[in-house]
Amino acid sequence: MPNENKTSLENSRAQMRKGLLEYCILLVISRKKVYASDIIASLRTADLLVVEGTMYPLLSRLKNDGLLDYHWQESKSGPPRKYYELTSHGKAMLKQLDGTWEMLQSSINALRLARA
Amino acid sequence: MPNENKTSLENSRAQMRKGLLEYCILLVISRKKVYASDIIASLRTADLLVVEGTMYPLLSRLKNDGLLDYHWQESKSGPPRKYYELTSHGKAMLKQLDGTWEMLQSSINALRLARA
DNA sequence: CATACTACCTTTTAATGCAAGGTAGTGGGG
DNA sequence: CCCCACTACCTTGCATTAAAAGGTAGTATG
Repeated sequence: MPNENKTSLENSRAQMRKGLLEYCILLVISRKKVYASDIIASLRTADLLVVEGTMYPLLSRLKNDGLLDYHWQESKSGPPRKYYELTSHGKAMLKQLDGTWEMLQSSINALRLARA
Repeated sequence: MPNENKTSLENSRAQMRKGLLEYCILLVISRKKVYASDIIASLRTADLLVVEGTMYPLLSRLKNDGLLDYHWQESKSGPPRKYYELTSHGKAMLKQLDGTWEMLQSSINALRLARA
């Protein structure tokens, strides 16, 4: 008796996205200064769903790890925003993760090719 | 004051691997009938570290979700083994995840190219 | 001045990877 | 015949963390 297969699929998909989230956020921030909603919008464009409740704690964590820094900037319409950018540690980390991503890609694509 | 940067990197790497674990396990099983230690060995070869305490519960979950099935088979040296194979649901799921993986790859590689 | 909107943040819950520890079948050496 | 090593299975407890839901506050608009 299969246990809700659709859920299982969505679950797996979510997991795949989750694992890559941190890397993607660093990628987005590396392009230009952005604030939380910018990041969410960019990732949504790339089919990577994220919600606020995920983004804010994650940004805080990355900040505490010394990978990000931010400064307040007023908005023409609404409350002020926190604009994030990479620190030098963040840039170094991103470079490392680029390597990890490339390895992962080739490992998995090798597994895929090895199929009957 | 950066908060242990090396840990942060290892953490991110682990997360990336974790998210793709389920997909990789299905890939390995799709090639031929295997038992837990086979899977761990295959993934290790592909630089994807997994340990027993992760593998067994995960296999049980996939079984309960109706994606896998197994049968016992005696070994020439040691206790009997559980050989796993994909059910038809599992095969369908794997096909879906292939699509997800391809989309993820192109999304992320697009983000990477868009860098300054 | 009240409502809508944007942006930030926190609390709580559930999932899950992993370390560590536990059970049991098999076979070889003493 | 017994003990020890090896292999394979599984479970318990912990720490991390994504996400849902709810909360605060500044700004603009009718």
